[in-house]
Amino acid sequence: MPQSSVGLSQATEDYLKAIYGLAGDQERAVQTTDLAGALAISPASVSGMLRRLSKDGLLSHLPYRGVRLTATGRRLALRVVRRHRILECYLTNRLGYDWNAVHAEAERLEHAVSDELVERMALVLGDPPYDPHGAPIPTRDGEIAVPSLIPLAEVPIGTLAELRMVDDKDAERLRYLTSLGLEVGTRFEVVDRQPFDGPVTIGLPGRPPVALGLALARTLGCRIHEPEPRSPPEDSLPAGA
Amino acid sequence: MPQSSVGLSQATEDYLKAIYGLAGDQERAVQTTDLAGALAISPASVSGMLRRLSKDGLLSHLPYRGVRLTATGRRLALRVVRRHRILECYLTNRLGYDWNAVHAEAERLEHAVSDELVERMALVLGDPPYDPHGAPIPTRDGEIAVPSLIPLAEVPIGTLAELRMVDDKDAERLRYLTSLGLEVGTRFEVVDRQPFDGPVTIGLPGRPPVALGLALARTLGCRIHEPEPRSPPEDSLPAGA
DNA sequence: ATCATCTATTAGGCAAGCCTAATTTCGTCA
DNA sequence: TGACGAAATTAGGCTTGCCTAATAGATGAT
Repeated sequence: MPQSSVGLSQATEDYLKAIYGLAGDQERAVQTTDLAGALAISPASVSGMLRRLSKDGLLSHLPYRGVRLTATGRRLALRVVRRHRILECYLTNRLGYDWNAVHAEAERLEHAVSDELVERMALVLGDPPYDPHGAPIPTRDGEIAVPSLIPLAEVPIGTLAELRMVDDKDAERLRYLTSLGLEVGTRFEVVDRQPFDGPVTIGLPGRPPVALGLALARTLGCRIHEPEPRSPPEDSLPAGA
Repeated sequence: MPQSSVGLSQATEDYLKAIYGLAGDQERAVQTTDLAGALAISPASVSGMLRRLSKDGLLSHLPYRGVRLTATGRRLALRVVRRHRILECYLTNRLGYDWNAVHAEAERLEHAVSDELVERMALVLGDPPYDPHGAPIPTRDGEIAVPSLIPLAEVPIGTLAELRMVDDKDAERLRYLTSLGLEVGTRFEVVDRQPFDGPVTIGLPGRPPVALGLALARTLGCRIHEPEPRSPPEDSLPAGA
C-alpha cells in the first residue's frame, strides 16, 4: 500500500489533497459528488474509498452527510500541498518551466519526492512563501497563511488592484492570462463592469482595456491597492474606532 | 495501467530495467529466479508478469528458458535508465546529495518525471556522459556507450589504476568507499593480492594501504593507467597483428 | 404528508500485481 | 535410461482501486 516517502498510496494522497482543496482551510464538510468530480472518479468509488480512509483515521465520514478531515488527515494533506507547491516553485525558478506547465509535472512528482528532497529544494529557493500562482506554501510543520484576497469579480469599478493568486489547474487559462500581460504581481485598474453577470473590463498600463468573463474574474484573487477615488465613503479623515 | 510520462506502469518499468541490468548490453537471456531476486519478488509472481509483458511485445519469453527484451523493450528500458542516471546527476550536482543517497531518491522519481523534465535537467547539467557512480548515461535516442573497464579484482599487482565505476545500489558500500577516500576518478596502486580469493590491497597517495574484500573488489570498475612495470609480457616493442 | 428527485451507498465485478502451495519441466548424474 | 533436485509454471487467493447497476436516504415542492 505505501509508495511515497511517508507511506500513503498515491490515491490516498490525492483524496486528502482534493478534500482539503474543496473544504477550504476552515474545513467545511465535503460532498461525495463534489469529491468525485474533483478526482474524475465515480461517486460509488469515492464512497468505497471514503470508508477506508475513515477506518484509517484520516477523515470522519457521516454517511449521507459528507466528510471532514481529521487532524491527521489535514496534516498529511498539507504535506502533499507543500510538496506540490515547492515543486512548482522549483520547476519555474530552476528549470525554466512556464507557470502553465508546472502543475501537471508537480502533480506526478508530489507522490514521489521525499521530504528530504522537498526541503533541499525549499532551501535552495530560500523558503518561498508563495508558489508561482500565488498560492501560499504550508510550512514544514503544517501551518498555512491563508491570504485574504478579493475575487476580481468583486473589485469595485475604479479601483487599482494587483493580481495575487490564480488557480493553477487550467493551463489554457494561464496561457490566456499570459497573453493579456497578466501575471502574479501585475497591477491594473478595474475600468468597467457590465450589469447582470457581464464581463469585467480592466486596464493595464500601456495596453488597451480587456474584458474578462465573469467566470474567469471570479477565480482571480486580487489585492486592493487604492480604494475608489470617487465618492470617499465615510472614514476619509477621521480615524474611526 | 499507465502512470508515467509514457504510459507504462511502475512495475513494468521496474521489470524492464531489471532485465536490462541483468542481461548486460549484449542482451543475454535472463532467468526467472534471477529477476525475482533483483526485484525482491517471488518467482511465481515474476512468471505471471512475464507472460503479460511478453503479450505486450516488450520481451520474448521462451518458457523455462528465460527472457530477452525485444527492441521495444530495450528502448523503454534504456529510457528508464537514462531518467535514473540523469536524476542521480542532478541530485548530486544541484541539490547537494551524496552519491550514496541518490539511488533511493532516483528510484522513486524515475517513474514520475516526464521526458520534458529529464531533458531540462540534462540541459542544465550540460549532458553529462556518466552518472555519479561512473555508469554511462544512455542518450535521448537510446544509444549507450558501454565502458570497457576491469574489475579491481583482476587488476594485476603493481598496476596504477583509476576507479571509474561503482554499483550504485548499496549505500552502505558507497559510504565505506568514501571513508577510504575512494571515489570515481581516484587513482591508486594495486599493492598486493592474497592468493585463494583473498583481499586486494591498494595504496592511495598519502594514506596507509587498505585491504578490500574480493567480493567488493569484483564490483569496482577500473581503468588501467600504467601496465605492470615488472615482467613486460610479449608485446612490448613489436606491434603484433 | 407524500412524491419526485437528487445524492449516497451497497452489491457485484474487473484488472493489476503480489503471495503460497502444488505441479511440471529441465538437466544432470549415476 | 531413469531418477532426483533445481527452476519454472500453474492454481488459487488476496488487496487496492476502479466501474456499473441497483437500492436507500434526504429534500424540496405540492
